Amino acid sequence: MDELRKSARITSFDVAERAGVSQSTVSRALSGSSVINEHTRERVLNAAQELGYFVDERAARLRRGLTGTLATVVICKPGGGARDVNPFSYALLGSICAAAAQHGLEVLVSLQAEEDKFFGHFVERGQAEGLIVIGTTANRPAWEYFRRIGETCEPVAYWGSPLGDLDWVLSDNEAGARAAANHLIDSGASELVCIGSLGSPQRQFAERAEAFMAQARERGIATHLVEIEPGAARREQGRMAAERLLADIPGCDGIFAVCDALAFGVIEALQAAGRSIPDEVRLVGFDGVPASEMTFPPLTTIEPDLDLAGRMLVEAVVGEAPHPNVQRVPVKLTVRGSS
Amino acid sequence: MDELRKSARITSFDVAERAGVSQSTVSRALSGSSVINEHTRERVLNAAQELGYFVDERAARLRRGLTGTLATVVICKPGGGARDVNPFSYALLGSICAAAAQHGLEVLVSLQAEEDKFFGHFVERGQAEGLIVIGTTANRPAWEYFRRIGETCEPVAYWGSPLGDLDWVLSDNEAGARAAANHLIDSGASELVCIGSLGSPQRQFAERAEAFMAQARERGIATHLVEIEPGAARREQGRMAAERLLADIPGCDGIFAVCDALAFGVIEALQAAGRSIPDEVRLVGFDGVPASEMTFPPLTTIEPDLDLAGRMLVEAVVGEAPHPNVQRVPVKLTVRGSS
DNA sequence: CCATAGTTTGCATAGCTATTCAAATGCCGG
DNA sequence: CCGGCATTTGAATAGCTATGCAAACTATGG
Repeated sequence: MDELRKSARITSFDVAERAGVSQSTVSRALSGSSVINEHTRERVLNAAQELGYFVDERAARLRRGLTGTLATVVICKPGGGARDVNPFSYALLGSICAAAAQHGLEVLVSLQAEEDKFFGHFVERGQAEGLIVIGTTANRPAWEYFRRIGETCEPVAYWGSPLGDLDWVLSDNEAGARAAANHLIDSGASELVCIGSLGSPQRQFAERAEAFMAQARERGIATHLVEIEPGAARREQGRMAAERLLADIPGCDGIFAVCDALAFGVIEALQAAGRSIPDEVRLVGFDGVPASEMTFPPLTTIEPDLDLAGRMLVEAVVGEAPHPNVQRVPVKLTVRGSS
Repeated sequence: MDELRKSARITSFDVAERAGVSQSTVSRALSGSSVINEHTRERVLNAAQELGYFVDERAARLRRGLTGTLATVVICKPGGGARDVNPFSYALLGSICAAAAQHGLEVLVSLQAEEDKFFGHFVERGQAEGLIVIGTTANRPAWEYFRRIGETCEPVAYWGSPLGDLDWVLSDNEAGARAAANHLIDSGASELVCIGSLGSPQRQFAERAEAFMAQARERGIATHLVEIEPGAARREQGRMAAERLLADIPGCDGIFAVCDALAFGVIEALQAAGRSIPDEVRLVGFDGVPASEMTFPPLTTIEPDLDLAGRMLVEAVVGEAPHPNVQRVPVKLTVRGSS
C-alpha cells in the first residue's frame, strides 16, 4: 500500500513504451492540438489509461513557461481568523474559482490579515499568471506591495475601493444606490435616511451615500445623512447609528444602509425600539451577503452580479483583450421583507 | 514595460555568475538547510536580491518530487453557484488556508456542484500532497471518486458525515448537543423539542438529534422530535417544522435545531406567530455560521473550533504522525440573545 | 612537512514534458 | 518508376532546480 503510493511516477516514457511510440508522440497525443495520426492517438490514449498516467503539471508548466495558476489574496480583519472574513469576500472567491475553471486555471488562496507583511512567495515573479486581491484595507504598505507586484511582475486586479491607477472591479454603486432610493420612495416613504459616510476611505461606501442622497434630492424627498465612523462596516456601528437616528429623526420611514452589515445593526435597533419593519420603517441594504436572507424580516438589498464579477476579475488578470481600468458590475434590487 | 514582463526569467545561473559561484552553490544558499559557508551564502543572497531573483517553484518541486500544494474541493448545492455554498464551508476553507500556510503549503480551491463529475486534474496522482473535501453530499459517484483518489493517489480527508473507512474530521456532535440540552434546561425550559431527523444521510445531524434527546431524557425532561426530511438543512424546512411544532406542541419552551440554517427558519416562524424569543421560547442552533450573529435575536449556537478543525484536516492529509481515522473537533456553547 | 579528517565547492545529472528540426513514411501525378 | 509534396514520427534539447559524488581546500595533530 505504501510502496504503491511511493512507487516511481508513471511518465510519458512508460506510456510511449507501452504504445510502441516515442515520448514526443505521447506528448502530442495528450496535448490535443498537435498534428497526429488519429489511430496512433487512440493507441496512446489507451496505453495511458491502462497505466493510469496523468501529465505532470509541474513539468508541463515548466516547459511551457506557464503557471496555470491564479493567485488570490483574501483580506481579513486585523488579528482575525477565518471567521472574521467578510462573507461577501468568500462568495466572491467562489465565483472567481468558477470563472478561473473556465480558463483552465487553478486558484490559489491566501488569507492575509490586514496588518500582515503581505509577502506570499507565490505572488512573486512567475509563480502565478496574476493576482486578485479581495477586500479592502487602509493598510498603506499592503497597497504598496500590491502595486509593486503589479508593476514588476504579474497583472493584479482588485475588488473594492479604487485607489491609484490600478485595475479595479467594483459594484455599480451609483445605479444601486439610486435604485434603493427609488424603491423606498415608490413604496411610499417620505422621509429618508442614509446611514454611511461621505469621506470614507472605503470609496465604495461614499459613492453609495452620495448617489442615494442625490437621487432623493432630485425626486424632491427630504433626506438626512446619519454619519458613521468612516470605513466602519460592522453591525455594531449600524445599531448605534440607528439609535441616534431614532432620537433625532423620529419621522423617518425609509432607511438605506450602505452595506448589509450596517443594516443588520439597524434591524436590531429598530426591533429593540419596537418599530415595525417594514410597516413603520422600510430598510434597504447593499451587497446581498448570505446573511441578508436570514434576518427577520429578511433584508431587501442591492445585489451585485457575483458571477459576472468573478469573470471580470479573472478576465482583467489573464484576459487577452484590453479592458478598461475600472469596471462596474451591474447590480440588482432584491426585494425582501424589510421594505 | 511589456518587454520587461516578457523578459527572460532570471535563473539561479544568473545569480551564480554575479556572485562568482556555481549554480549548485546558489541553490544551497537559498534552500537554507544545506552545508555552506556563511560568507558565501551572504554574497549569494545579496546577488539574488540585486537581481530580484526568486526560485521557480515549478522546477524546484519537479526536482524535489513534491507539489507543495494542498487541494481542496468545496461542494456546493446542485446547480448552485458561488452564492449557494454553505457559509460554514467557506469559513472552514479559510481556516484550512491558515493551517496550510503554517506547513508552507499552498491551497488550491475547486468548487464542485454536487452533481458534477468531480474530475479535477489537480487531484490526480502527484498533483497535490493531498485532498480535503469540504461539505456533504449524498452523491454516490462523487464519494466513489474520492475514495478512489484516496486509495490510489494521495491522502484524502473529509469534513462532514463519516462514510466508510476513510479519514474524517467532524464536530463533537454528542458533546455539543448535550450542552445545548443542558443549557436549555438550566435556563428554565421544561418541554423541549429537537428539530432534525434520526435517519439522516447527514450522519452528523443524526448524532446531534440522538445526543440531545438522550441528554434530555437522562435529566428527566419531556422531549419531542419534530422530524424533517432527512438531509434537509435549509431555512425553509426549519420554518415549516416550527409551524408544525407550534400547532402540535403548544407548551414547548425550548428548541434545539440541528443546524443554524434550520434555526433561522424557526426564528421566522416564531416571529410570525408572535411568540417572543427568548421569553416564551428559547432556541439553540448548531455550527456558528456568521449569519447566526445577524438574526434577531442573535442565535445561541454550538460552535466548533474552526481553527483547530482546519489544523486537524491539514494534519490528517500531510502530517507525519499517525492519527485516528475519525477525529472530533471540540465545540463550545456561544450564548446569544435567543436563549 | 605530511597524513588525515572535516569543510566547502563544483560538476554532472535527474526530474518530466513540450517543441523544434530533421528524418521517415505514404501518396500523387507525371 | 520517380520527383515532390503532405503527413506523421522520432531524436534531441530546453526549461530550472536540487543533490550525489568527487574534487579542492582548510585545519589539525603528529
